[in-house]
Amino acid sequence: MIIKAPKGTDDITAQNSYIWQFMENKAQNLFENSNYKEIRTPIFESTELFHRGVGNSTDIVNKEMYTFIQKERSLTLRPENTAGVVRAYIENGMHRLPSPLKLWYKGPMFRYERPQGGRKRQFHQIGVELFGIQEAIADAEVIKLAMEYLNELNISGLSLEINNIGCPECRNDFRDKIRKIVQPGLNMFCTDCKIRYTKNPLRMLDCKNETCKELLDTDELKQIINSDYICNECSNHFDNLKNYLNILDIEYIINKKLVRGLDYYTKTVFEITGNNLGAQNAVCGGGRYDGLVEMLGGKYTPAVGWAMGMERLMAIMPTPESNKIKAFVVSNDINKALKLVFKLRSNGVSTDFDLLNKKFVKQLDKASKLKADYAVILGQNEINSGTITVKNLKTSSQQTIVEDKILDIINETTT
RNA sequence: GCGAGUGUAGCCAAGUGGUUAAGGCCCCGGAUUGUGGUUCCGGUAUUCGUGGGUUCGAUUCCCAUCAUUCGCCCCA
Repeated sequence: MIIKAPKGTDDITAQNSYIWQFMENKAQNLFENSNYKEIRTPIFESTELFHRGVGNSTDIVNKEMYTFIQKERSLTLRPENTAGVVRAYIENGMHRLPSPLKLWYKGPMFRYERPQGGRKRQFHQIGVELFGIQEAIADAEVIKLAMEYLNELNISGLSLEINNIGCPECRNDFRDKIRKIVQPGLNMFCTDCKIRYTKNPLRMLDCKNETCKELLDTDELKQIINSDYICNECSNHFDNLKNYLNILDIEYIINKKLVRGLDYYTKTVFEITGNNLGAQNAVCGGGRYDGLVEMLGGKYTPAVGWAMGMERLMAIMPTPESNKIKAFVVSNDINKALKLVFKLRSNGVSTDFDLLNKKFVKQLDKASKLKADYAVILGQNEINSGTITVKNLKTSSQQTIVEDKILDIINETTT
């Protein structure tokens, strides 16, 4: 019986690893260039971290976590990374680092869900977190960074939706108002919405059930939603954000019903969605989580961040050009070939050769199948005369030169 | 967790209740012992996801199971 990869997991193979590397390299270059530093936290954490951090009312915590007990300690494979980063922030005393602190991460996340398009049990996220800035300028920076990254990946046709769900104070008022309006007809809502009614009535607003949608389609409710129920501070924050987005020429849609599913969000929430992604169309989600550091035992620190799903990005990203080898050494003198190969490699020229010492024609064939830029021919003729032939496999032109000049040829003509 | 579709080689895929299961790509070998990417020839499935049932006989029909895809839900 052949052992297969667990349901909802995928191998990243030699055929597609270059796509991952492409995305990761772009992320690293862009984020480091913006003074974000990479952070790597454990793949598993104490289960309690997610209960307290992500929230008990969320599906993620309630039914999607991979939890196991090891020596009476309950551990969980991380379903998302903000909680872990915040934990590390507190534990390592990062509040003493120069503020604001800007972090980015990449890596696998785990959620026990039914796999479908754009949804795996092990999936990968790239994300950023910015600590220490209260003002909306931080939200704007982080959103702009997301747009820049998507742009780097040549992804277009996306739309950005933003909302402000208020701070704990004004949100409570809002919740109460919604409850009051909805309460009389509560029986007619779907079972999920009945649960949401007690746990988090905001989530009722983006229910996709048609009946619920109709029930919520009342003038009274619209008025509440569209009125700026949020307090002055939150409202100003939202105005400032919109202002910055305008300055940055970022198009956005205000979606008053946008509610992120995780409990830690405050004020700004946003989502970037793509077409052609089926039901799982969110490629980026994030927002502000001013209360989380304190909630996890640190001192109050405002923060904002986002995460992107790499598999989803990949689904809408134009496939980048694969990595190719620059030189392929063709020779039937294996000793000399070896030396030449490693000389080229140590000079930064990606090089390969035929380990089986096959016929000349086969080696050349291999070179062209690997789509090498050059065949570096070191045959009997060359050895006799102390030269090397460099053949450009695209143009089919070749020249025979002394060995010392080989790097000149290869480096000069490729640029 | 619920509903629906699919499952033939590494990949794409035709096919039928009955002796040897088309074809294409990739890969390998040869034509071609120093000039490739074109062409030509040849090779690669004791077997049709797995287990069971119906049948004289199943890859084909039935059941189960697993995997996968799509939708619900949720999220990135």
